[in-house]
Amino acid sequence: MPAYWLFKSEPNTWSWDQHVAAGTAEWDGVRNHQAKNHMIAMKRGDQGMFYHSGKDKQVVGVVRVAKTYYPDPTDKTGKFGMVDLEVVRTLKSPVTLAQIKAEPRLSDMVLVRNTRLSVQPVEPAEWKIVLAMAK
DNA sequence: GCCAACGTTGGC
DNA sequence: GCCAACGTTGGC
Repeated sequence: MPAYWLFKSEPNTWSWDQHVAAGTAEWDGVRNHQAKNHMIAMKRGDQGMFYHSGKDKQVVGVVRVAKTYYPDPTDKTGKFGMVDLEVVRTLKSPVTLAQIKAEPRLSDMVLVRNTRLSVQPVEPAEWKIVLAMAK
C-alpha cells in the first residue's frame, strides 16, 4: 500500500512548471523536523500532491517518490535530508485551498489544520476526494 | 501589509 | 531546562 503525502512550495521559489520541466527533482531545503520525519517515512512509489502556497494556494499536480530519504547537500549542519520527486501528472483542474476548506470531509486535512507544515501526510480518503475534485 | 501560528534561539 | 524574544511561513 503506497502512502500519500502533500508537498508545499512557494511558486516563486520552486514552481510546478519548473518541476514538470525537470521531470524528477530533489526536494531539498526542508528545515523542519516534522517535515523531515515525514520524508524519512516515505517509500519509493508513494504519491504526493504538489501544492502551491502564496498567491496560488492550490493543488496543481501529482508526484511520486523516486528516491527515498538521503542527505541534503544544501544543509551545512547535516541534520536534514531530502527525497527525489518524479512528476506523474498535472491536474486538469487545480483544487484550491478554498475548495478544500469548503469540503466538510476534508476539514481534518493537515493542510487545513497545520497550514505552515511544508511536507504533510494525506489520508487515502482525503487523497481520493481531492483528486475527484480535480476531475 | 498585517498578523497568527509556530519553530528556534539564547539568557538565566 | 524554562521561557521570552525573535524570525519565518503563509493565509487573509
